[in-house]
Amino acid sequence: MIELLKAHTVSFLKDTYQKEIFATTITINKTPEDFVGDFTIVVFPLAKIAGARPDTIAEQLGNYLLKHATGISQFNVVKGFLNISIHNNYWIHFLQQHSNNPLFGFTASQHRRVMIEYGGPNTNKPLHLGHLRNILIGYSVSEILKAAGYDVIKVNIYNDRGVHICKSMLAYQLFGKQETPQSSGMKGDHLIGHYYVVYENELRRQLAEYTSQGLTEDEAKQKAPLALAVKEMLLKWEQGDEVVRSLWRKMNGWVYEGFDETFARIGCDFDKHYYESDTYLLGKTLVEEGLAQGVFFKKADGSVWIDLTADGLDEKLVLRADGTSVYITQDIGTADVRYRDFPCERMIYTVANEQDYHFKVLKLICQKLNKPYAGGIHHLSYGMVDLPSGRMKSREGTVVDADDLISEMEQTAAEQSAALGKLDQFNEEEKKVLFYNLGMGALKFYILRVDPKKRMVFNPEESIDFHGFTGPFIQYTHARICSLLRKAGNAVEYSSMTSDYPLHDLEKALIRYLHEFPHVIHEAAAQFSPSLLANYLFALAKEYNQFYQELSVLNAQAEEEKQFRLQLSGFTASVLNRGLKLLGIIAPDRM
RNA sequence: GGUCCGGUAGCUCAGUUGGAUAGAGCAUCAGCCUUCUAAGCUGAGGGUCAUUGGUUCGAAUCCAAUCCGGAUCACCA
Repeated sequence: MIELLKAHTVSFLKDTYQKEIFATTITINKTPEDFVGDFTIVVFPLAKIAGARPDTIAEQLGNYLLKHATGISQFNVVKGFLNISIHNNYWIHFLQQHSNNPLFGFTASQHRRVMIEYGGPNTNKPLHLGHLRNILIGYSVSEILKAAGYDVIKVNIYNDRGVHICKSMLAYQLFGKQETPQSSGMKGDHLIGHYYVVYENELRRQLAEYTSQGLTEDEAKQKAPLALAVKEMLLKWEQGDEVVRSLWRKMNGWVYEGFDETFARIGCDFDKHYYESDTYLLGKTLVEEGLAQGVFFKKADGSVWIDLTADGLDEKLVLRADGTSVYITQDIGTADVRYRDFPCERMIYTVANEQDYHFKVLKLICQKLNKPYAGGIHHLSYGMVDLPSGRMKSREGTVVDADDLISEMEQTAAEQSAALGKLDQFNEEEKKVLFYNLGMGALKFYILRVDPKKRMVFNPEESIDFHGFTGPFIQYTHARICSLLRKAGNAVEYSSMTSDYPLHDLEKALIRYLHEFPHVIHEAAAQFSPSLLANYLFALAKEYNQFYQELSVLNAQAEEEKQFRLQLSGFTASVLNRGLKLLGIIAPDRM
């Protein structure tokens, strides 16, 4: 409809003023509540181009549209704004045309492949709130992109090697006493996380001992037995020492089991997992190529660098003097392997914004190496999650564990539901499923409703709220509609609909919201922003609840009215249900 | 110090390429369940859009400066 109005506006300017403009320069908004109309054309820019007074040209354009564009019932001009009213027919037809389409708003595959990386945990501790935001954003953006017609490959990268991994290995070796997830009753990732903490504590104790003897912090780090032992272990790992490697395999195996369990609970999935231990040596050959091409240069000590000062950045090391690779080198190599595995037009990295600089460098280097995928590299940069008390600090034990958090959400859902006492018809298994869906609905929505780019505050008390701007509010609206449809049975007869149905304001307002759904999905995909969708779904649910409150569906005056409202309700439920699905949230039929 | 990101109601957040009187939720206060699920609906109060200047018909939005907060600038990952 908006496209139609734009097209007519373009031809109006051509016919009346002999001016050629692009449709994109025309601004058309939804008409605000306080004015009469459905869409509003902002005519100031047009007046400037045409060299006429805004109200004059608005009047002219209004008449022109009335004459040439179908579906317009009337218009009015307020200052430089042309408010256009659309015939009720248009909305009614729209509803009839799309309400039974289970794919309304979704675009069929355009055979354009994009890859998206998310997750990216280290294998030395369990997942926490920060990972959760990463995973929820990555998963949701993937689903939104699919809905917008892309073929999406979801990949995960395990940072499974390096000093940090050796730390928990060493602590386990020294203090572990052959403990296993089975013997300790701990999830694998939590068990390994425990030994990571043991290492940190023990190291701090040793450092304190040395500094109390008068050594500086740095000197103490040079001497502390634990720090030395870790370095030695890392060296052995790199040399392929079988004892170290088998310990590493065993412990990482436990971690993966733990992660798999958590991923399943979160409800995310991956098409492929990459392991840093497989890829950390890659990139070296690319550096060799780059050296030959003159993209990189070698310093006197043999280290290899790239000069990015012309691009406003610094000189960046890509290979150490001893020939070993650094983080950025691995990433170059990994990108190359991924592109070979899955040729795609975009590679999206869901990584926190503390690595903005790193990804600028990565993209620049790939561009300078003339890699075909370089232009498609996109850093989906999201903000940190803070607590009301400030930043999460592992040292102060304020890190919110993902598994604990999910359990607490389920628990809260159970309590809230029990307080309302609506679950008489549920058996135990059904209750369990419901509490899970509601708890996760609350948690996921709470995190996804915020623009990914922005830093956010996670307030535990607020996150378990089930009222207002929350997941359960939308789930509730959906369940309400399902209840209506159940009671109506199969009596829904859409065919009886006539186009002169007297559309109520609340019905029209609701249809207008539904009308926006495809646009919202495209916008959310274009901006990689689930929050746009989350905000939309909330507004839609709110609008429905208003409608539901004011107008009776099952007890409507006329049969036609009842059928119409059932159809409208069913359509709303479908959009809510599928919209939530894109956020990774399941909408129960009853609650 | 250089670079990047942010500052909107008491709190958490929207505000779609610059558009009409800046919006939600929570919290506070006042109403609505003998009729479709009250996890709901209606209403009230609450704002110097960090500050100052600029651009123009029009600025929370764009530009500049300043203040405040955060990130980053590792031969860590």
